[in-house]
Amino acid sequence: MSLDLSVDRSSPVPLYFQLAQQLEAAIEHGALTPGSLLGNEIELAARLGLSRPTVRQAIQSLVDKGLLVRRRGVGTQVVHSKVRRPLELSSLFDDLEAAGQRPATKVLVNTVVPATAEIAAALSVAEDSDVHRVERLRLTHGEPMAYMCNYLPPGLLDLDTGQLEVTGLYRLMRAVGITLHSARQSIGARAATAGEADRLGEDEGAPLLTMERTTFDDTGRAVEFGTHTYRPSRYSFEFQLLVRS
Amino acid sequence: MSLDLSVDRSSPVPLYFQLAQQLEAAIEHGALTPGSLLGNEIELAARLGLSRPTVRQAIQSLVDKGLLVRRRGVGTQVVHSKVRRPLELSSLFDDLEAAGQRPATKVLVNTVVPATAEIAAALSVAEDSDVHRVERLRLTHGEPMAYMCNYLPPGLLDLDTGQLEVTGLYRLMRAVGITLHSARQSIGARAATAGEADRLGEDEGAPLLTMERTTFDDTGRAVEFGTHTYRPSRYSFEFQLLVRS
DNA sequence: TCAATCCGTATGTCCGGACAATCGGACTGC
DNA sequence: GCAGTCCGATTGTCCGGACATACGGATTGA
Repeated sequence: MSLDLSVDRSSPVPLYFQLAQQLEAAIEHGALTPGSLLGNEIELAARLGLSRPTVRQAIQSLVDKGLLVRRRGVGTQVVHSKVRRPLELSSLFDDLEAAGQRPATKVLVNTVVPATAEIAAALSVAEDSDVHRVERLRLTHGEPMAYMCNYLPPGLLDLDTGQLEVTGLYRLMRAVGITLHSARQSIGARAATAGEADRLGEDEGAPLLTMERTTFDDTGRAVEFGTHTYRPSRYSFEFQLLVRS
Repeated sequence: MSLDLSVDRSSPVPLYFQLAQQLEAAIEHGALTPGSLLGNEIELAARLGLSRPTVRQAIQSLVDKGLLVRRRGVGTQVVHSKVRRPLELSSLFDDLEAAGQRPATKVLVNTVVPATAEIAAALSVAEDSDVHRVERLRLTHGEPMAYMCNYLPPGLLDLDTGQLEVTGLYRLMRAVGITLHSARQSIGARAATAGEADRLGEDEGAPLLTMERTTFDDTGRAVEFGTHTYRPSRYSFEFQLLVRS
């Protein structure tokens, strides 16, 4: 059994991170079965030639991911359930691509407009000041799945329509050095208006899933505000929550 | 400015936790303004008579909460935005109570039924084996807001109808020593059926917000499976996401 | 037979120190 | 004026050790 764990001290990758990756791989791969004990930290550290704090840091990162559970006086064991997909701030595009859906994007509008009161408040800019407005339609298998309207403060990045059609908004932001930090999100439902129904290929009054989101970078600056509508027959929000303890 | 931080070494509360609480309070209270530097760890440790690892542990916990951002070579600063409510696994009851809504609960059904295939799969029990079934209506201001149908494996806890009407399901679980760990969740929308419309006081075909959830304890055992429907005019899911980096 | 106590074990907390990596500004050279 | 370089500041990583705390089983006692 006892897994061939090893670390490469000449690597620039932190030792605790190397260990964490190997443990995670072992769990994923099934070498560490759910419910099994991990063996005590002291001995594990000795076996790897690491100090206990380093081993603890590796284990802690997996505990934070929900893969392991520690019990004082007992040990550390692999969580039994199939925890896999923690909720993260990812773009719809990345989500779909990861699911192998090969999403297509159609940019309907890519322009600059004066900010309404709502948008100005969300982005912390002056009312009527210029903001980017991007309207996109996301399709899977040739069928519309979501209508997305996003606003961005000016000067943040130049939105190239061509790029927006082949990748996601978040990826473009990261590419220009914006460090995403957090997002405030609201998920609801409502009946489709005539315009929405038309865009998404639904009937007027049909139920739609809605999402509103404001995203902040690590300086606290709002970098994006968006209102999205989804066809509930083709999309739902799936995620896993961890209890913060 | 320089905040009167102090720790009580005779307290059973861990030192890093005391410090984290004080820092969080200072941020909340405004004593530490957004964007301001926190001062280097070494000096902070010296000032408090703590070691640097302890100070780092305190700071790290706030970084994990999204309140602080560290930058190598620069320092640690307070996040600018109003991060407040990270997404956590809380019950609807607790959410509403925290919002001062004084929720009321009406237990419609509290019985034991044989598990259907779907429920058996979610709870990892044998098909047709006995499971608890609880149907509840959640009301705010005398108006129905959500219809909740939950299933629990047998022998976990005895569901008292009276208790279910004055507190939430999760609180009852915690009270009997169940450590909630994670939940798999799915949020969608659909048109109300005649029965749903009737229960919630909506019209048939009206859009409803739906949520399905399976909750696991820290041994990986499924402890609850529920399907909920919400009136979108009275409820939406609001939360804050952090980028895991 | 059952309950209370003891004890080994493993994690939780904390210390003090060392060196590396990175950021940003100051300085220098072209 | 501008680009490249140097350097101080600060966090990131890692070590080895110490004691506290809690869990669970074994032992002990009623």
